[in-house]
Amino acid sequence: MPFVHSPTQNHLLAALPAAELTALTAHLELVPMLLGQLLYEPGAALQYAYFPTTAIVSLHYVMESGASAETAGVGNEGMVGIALFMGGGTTASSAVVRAAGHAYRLTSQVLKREFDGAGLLQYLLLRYTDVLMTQMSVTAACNRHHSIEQQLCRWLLSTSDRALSSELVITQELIASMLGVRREGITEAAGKLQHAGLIRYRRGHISVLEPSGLETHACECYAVVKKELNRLLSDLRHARETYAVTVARTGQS
Amino acid sequence: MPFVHSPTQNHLLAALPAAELTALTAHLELVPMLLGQLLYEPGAALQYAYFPTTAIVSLHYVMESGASAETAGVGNEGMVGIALFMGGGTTASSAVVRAAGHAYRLTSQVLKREFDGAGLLQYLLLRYTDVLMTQMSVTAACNRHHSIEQQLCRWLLSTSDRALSSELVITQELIASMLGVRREGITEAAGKLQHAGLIRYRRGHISVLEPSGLETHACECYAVVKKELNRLLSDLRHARETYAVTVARTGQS
DNA sequence: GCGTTTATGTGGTCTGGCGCACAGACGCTG
DNA sequence: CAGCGTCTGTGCGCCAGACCACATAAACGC
Repeated sequence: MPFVHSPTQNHLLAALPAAELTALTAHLELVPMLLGQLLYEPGAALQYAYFPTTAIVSLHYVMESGASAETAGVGNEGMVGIALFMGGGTTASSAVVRAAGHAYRLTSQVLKREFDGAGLLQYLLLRYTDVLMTQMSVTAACNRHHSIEQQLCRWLLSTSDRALSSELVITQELIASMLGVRREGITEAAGKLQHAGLIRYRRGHISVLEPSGLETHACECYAVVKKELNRLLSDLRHARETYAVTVARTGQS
Repeated sequence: MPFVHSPTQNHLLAALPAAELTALTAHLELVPMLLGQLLYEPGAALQYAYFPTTAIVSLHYVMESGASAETAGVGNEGMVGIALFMGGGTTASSAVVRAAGHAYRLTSQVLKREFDGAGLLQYLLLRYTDVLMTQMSVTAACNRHHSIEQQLCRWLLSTSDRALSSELVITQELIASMLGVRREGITEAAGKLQHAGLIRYRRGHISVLEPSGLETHACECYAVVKKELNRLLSDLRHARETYAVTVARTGQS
């Protein structure tokens, strides 16, 4: 089916007033995002900020040994490249495409300028960064305490939520590298879930059959993050009013 | 020995121009921080932002089961209460005092107002938040991949760095709860380290004897975070110039 | 100094997840 | 449709760290 791309498919961009978004449109460049693609590496200066529409990106920390772990996921609710406006210039994490799709990107200069304009976009990005930090905290604790099966459930749910589809294109190998566990661990956990009728999979494809069932197998972390994401989306929908109130309350001119 | 408290003992505050700091001083309140004290709980609205001088604070994520894990530490290089200016209003984490000492605090209203003033303080706080996110990412991966002994070394080093002292007042029980592991695990790891002559401890006190030895036993995570912290401190020292350059480059008036 | 509280030592058992080493099996490409 | 590369299934042995149940011992209050 023919599909029309629009910046408003990204919730952050969609929250901007029409005028601001129009002004930005000239700078927004639609780019395809391929599965497994590396958007940036730790230490390197970021060139672009990405606003995913249909793609999903994974923020990843890779250790010297090569072992790694996902610290947060980014879908059409957010942006990849936070460090651009946080002042450090580089990131400790790398960003990898977890599900193919598209994103709009902005050069670092433009993003920085818009952010420093201190308007609504600044508020939106900070609000989003807050949610990102929540994800990271939760992930840190989850990595310590929950089983592979629980984490797989969490990951599948959060991915299919963002993909707006129950059919995911991904290998067990890749999932394992995201979660920072052995591939065999994923095979085993996925086998159990398939046996329980919650998912079905074949070589590189996973279908979520019963989200509610997965949710009972998942750890609380899924629900916690989802709740925060929903709160964010709600805030984004009312961003202009919320922002006006905030500004008024804190006495900014 | 008599000890004079000053806001400039906190690096963020010290980076402010004299005039700005003087203006803020009227609002800064010196408070003692007791070991184990809870500064804020998840979900609750934050009342204050804390700028530690001699105290060290631990950001902690607690799960429904009661299990928990530290996600980052805050010493005199930073501030506790990031969420205040990030827009969300609440935090998923709780903040616990990891080493007794003092901090200056600011009411949420004052902090928010100063932050929205979009001056140097805003830059400083964002720059610091960036470092905080790095800590969280590293912690997430560290929790997945490194042994208790490695993590204990990392924790002891980072704590004694911030405490500016090799003598820490803390129980194994508390360390265990910080790292999200069993107390027995800490007893065992600490026993090994003491045997190796790297530390000495007695009921509630731990002395770091050989930092360099601990560093070889620690995982890379210690060095990674320390490097980022040093980069931050260096940036803070040159904050005014850096900020001027940033503003000039991005064309802000 | 004495008892209570709180910290630490120790030992035994159990299991999740790792590392390794293959065997099968799907699917793309030529 | 044959062949090869990439995924996936399975079966070991192994060990860090969890859970449980006490034994000891240091500090503190009275």
